[in-house]
Amino acid sequence: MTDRSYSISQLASEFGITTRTIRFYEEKGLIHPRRQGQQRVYSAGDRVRIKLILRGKRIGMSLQESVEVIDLYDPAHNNRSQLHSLIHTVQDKRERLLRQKRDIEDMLAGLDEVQALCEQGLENAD
Amino acid sequence: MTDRSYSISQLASEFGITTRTIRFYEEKGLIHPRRQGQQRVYSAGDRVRIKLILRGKRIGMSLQESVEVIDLYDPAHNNRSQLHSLIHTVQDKRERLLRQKRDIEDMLAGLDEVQALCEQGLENAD
DNA sequence: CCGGTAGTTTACGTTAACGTAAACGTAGGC
DNA sequence: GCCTACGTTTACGTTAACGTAAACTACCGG
Repeated sequence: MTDRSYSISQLASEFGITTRTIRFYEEKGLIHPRRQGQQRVYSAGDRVRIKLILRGKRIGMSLQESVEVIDLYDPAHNNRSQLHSLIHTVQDKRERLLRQKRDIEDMLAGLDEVQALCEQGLENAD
Repeated sequence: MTDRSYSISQLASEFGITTRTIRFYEEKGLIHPRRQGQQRVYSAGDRVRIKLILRGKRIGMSLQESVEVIDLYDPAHNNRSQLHSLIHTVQDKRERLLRQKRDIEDMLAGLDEVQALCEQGLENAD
């Protein structure tokens, strides 16, 4: 189904990043595209990984952190001994995210105030 | 009222950062503590600025971005000609924040799934 | 007087996340 | 056959946000 493949520049332009960035992610072991000759060929899975990495970046995560989160989905960690520590990791991530969410909501509330002051300022200046 | 003052190490330990970091913020023009002799003395206002800078950092803003947001509250920008562009800036920040919020909520939903899988995995392993 | 604690300045070092340039291969179009 | 577009590797450069070390000042208790 989702067995489409992409070139490096397709993905770059889709996500608004450079090819250098994509190669850099590979260099750091974040993605592993296959090759046709010497050219990189990206799968739908590769594409999603990049998308998730960029989502992580938007909320201030480092590349490593993003990958850490992405790899939580990876069923490789599903050996019994690690399940508890995985749950702990998830809980930790969740708490950080919840604080971030509060921080954002606080900041949004602040912006509301600023905007109200602005509009008020524009009004009594007729 | 809130005319308390703080030493650099007080603030550092309160916020869990180093004195170097606080001096660095000053070096970058983010805060302007007054001096008693050669020692820095921080006001309640200085303290709040640092707090807000750190909030910005938590949600992935650069120091400059944080200060930009903080300075929106500064009534210095309240000259008529700038009010419209200020509203535009606020709107832009708001949109970014809302997307970040969605990103976070998506990621939280992902964590929920992972956790469910974990607990399920622990169950049928009795 | 001496040691310890907190503060200061100056300056070089470090890490992450790419940017940028050089130098080259390859396939398609005219 | 040559240009152009797209791809490749290698390597040095850059910016942000501090860390770290050196070398110094000021005060306080014993």
